[in-house]
Amino acid sequence: MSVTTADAERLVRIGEVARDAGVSVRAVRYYEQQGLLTAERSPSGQRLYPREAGARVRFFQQMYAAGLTSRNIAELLPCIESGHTDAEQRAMLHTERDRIRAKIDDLQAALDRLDEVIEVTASHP
Amino acid sequence: MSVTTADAERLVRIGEVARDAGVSVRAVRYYEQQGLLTAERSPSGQRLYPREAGARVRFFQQMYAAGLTSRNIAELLPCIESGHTDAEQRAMLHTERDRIRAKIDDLQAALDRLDEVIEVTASHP
DNA sequence: CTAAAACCTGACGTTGACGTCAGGGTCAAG
DNA sequence: CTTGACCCTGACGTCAACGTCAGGTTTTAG
Repeated sequence: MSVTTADAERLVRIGEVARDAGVSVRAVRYYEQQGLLTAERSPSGQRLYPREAGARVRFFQQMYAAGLTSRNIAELLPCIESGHTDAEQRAMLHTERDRIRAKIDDLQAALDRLDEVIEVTASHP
Repeated sequence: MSVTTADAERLVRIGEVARDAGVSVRAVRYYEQQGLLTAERSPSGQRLYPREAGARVRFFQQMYAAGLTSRNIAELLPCIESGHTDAEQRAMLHTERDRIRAKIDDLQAALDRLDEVIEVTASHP
């Protein structure tokens, strides 16, 4: 059993990646289009991904949920993969971090407002 | 100085409401279209709002920021104004509350992920 | 009185992350 | 061998909260 054969056996098709990450097949293709994901191709043209692709896609979802755009994530990836950043990238990271922090505070405030409403209407049924 | 005159003097036009709330005039018209806001009309057809309209719009913004839709907010308003809720409304309130809580947790997780990246890339410049 | 600022009603345009449909290959199972 | 699950590439559709433009009336400042 050669190494290359073992490697090939670890490749999965797009459907499995999607199921693994809990997103649609269309979404995975979209991520590729946005430059977030690359895939080998089988002789017949089918996309082949390493197993980690699922986790990678879940990471995308996490960033999307935090309000990052595909472009933001694309800029973020080189930082993660190289473990190295230039000034511009560091600025971007801090900008996004601060944006998320602000958003958390906004959400917390909204939550408090809603809890107020819930409390008031609970005592006045 | 009659009461009605004094009331009339407290009415403001759409531009002031917008500035007060930090949104566009277009947005305020949109909120009316969504049934979130009603306005009297001057003889010439211009919208006239009570002063509290600004605060009301800021409340909308806060809810929008929390991910509520116009429809959600519209359902929410009667609860606030009447201080009374039926079962369906209470369910809605709790659903939205839980959604926001979950979103805060998601954001916190994303923030931690980003801080990881920032820390790693800071020590590997 | 006049010009600028503010307002009005449509109605089409924008953005992002996909959904969905059309039309057609591919591949293990029976 | 054919059926059904899965895959491919376009390319148009969606949804929400507005932006923006057109074409016209009203209000306000000087």
